[in-house]
Amino acid sequence: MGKIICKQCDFKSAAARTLSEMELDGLESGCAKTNFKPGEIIIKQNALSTNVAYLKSGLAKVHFSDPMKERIMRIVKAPTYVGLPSNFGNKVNQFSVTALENCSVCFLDLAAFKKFIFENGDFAYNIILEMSKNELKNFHNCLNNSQKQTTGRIADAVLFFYKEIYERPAFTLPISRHDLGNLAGTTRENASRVLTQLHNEGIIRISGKKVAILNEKLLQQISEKG
Amino acid sequence: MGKIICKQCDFKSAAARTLSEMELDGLESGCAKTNFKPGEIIIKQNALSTNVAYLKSGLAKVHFSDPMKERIMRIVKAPTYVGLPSNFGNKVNQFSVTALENCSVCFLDLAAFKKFIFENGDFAYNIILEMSKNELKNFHNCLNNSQKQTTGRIADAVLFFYKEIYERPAFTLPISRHDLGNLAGTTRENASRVLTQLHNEGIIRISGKKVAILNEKLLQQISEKG
DNA sequence: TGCTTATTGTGATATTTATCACAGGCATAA
DNA sequence: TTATGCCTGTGATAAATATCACAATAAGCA
Repeated sequence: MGKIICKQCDFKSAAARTLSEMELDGLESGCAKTNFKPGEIIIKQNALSTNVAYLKSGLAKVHFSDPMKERIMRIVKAPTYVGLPSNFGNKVNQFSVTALENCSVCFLDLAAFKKFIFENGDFAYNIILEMSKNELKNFHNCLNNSQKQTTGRIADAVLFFYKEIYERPAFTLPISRHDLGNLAGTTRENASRVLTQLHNEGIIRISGKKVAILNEKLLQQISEKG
Repeated sequence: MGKIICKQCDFKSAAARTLSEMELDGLESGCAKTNFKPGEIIIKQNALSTNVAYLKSGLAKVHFSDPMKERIMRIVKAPTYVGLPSNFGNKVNQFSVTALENCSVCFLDLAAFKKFIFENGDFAYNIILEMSKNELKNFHNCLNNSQKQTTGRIADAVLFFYKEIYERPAFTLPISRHDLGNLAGTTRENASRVLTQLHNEGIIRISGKKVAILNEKLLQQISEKG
């Protein structure tokens, strides 16, 4: 693994782009870059959140992992910070984050990060911006899950992978049926059933984990109506 | 309504307490204090969010108000900011906020608020702290609602009013059965049924909107298990 | 006061969803 | 190869929940 040079990093967050060369040197000294393979745990629930995690590249799932009630909250795609609310709102991580693809993550020193907030208003503002947008996403996500029924939520998830993650109408699901069901708040059986149903209606084409959106408009309608 | 003097305000937020006298003068010049009666709309969904709202006193409900899918997201109690994520993450309010009791709200100039974030790191940090805590609350809230069944969610709501809002075991519900159901993600009928069931089991005492917690431990168990 | 409207409780029924059961597919490792 | 452990699809059934229907009460208001 090569030396980390934050100054020359091409994946800087909006906040980090406001930092001066000197500040970036400071960031670098407390920064550890780590790579993760699919299935590896990036952030472990209930561990002390002493570092800010910045997902530089890759795809990961954010999930609440209690023995009895595992639940995938959302899928996150680089570049993004993960777990900022835990960093600031609590001493321990409120959830786990697990890699779905190869991920490259920078763990930043929390104290240095706080220092930037105190000393660089532009940096602080950009963090507030990112947190605000994330919260609104969660808000709508939560709303959707509580108001739609299973078919609509699975349609939602498929559209999410299409629009937010892969940005093209044909892709390979990065998760199993079990996890897809969990993400949509249902069981693997129902997730599977809904996918075949949408397939049979010609709205999507499913082959294993490969998905192709055939009738986006209709899928959108299903997502919205129920 | 008397003159607003932010400097002498006894209800300052943690963030506002970091401001200097001069800064408080600046806050004051762009501040409008308004009182609301129960049922009055404090923040209107889809309106431009040009002001930061600070709930100085009172109780309010945060709800998504689409014609077809009304949903109460949470109940907020002063003192707290409401709608910060909309202020920063979007130009329009993503939800409505409606007073449940008499509420006193300060509407602050967004530009001045942003200026403090840029110029006063302590202020910015406190805002990040409040946003982080709120997000974690929402996170757990969302998780609960998706994993418990109706009885547990209603028990949850009752405990919420007890612990977070009134802080005593006997209180008067500030909302109708319809709204209680909506808050807990169910119908008014089921909300009503669960309350009578808990009443018959001697766990709570219900009389109209008056609630008394008789067996907190058991209620807690119901909230956790189901 | 009487009228109108909102709120509430409760039973019966329909709908939705989870659970259970089972079989085939597919990968990995002994 | 066989054995093992996931993952998957699908039907049958059970459980949870929403919807509908109706009555009673409470609250607002002219």
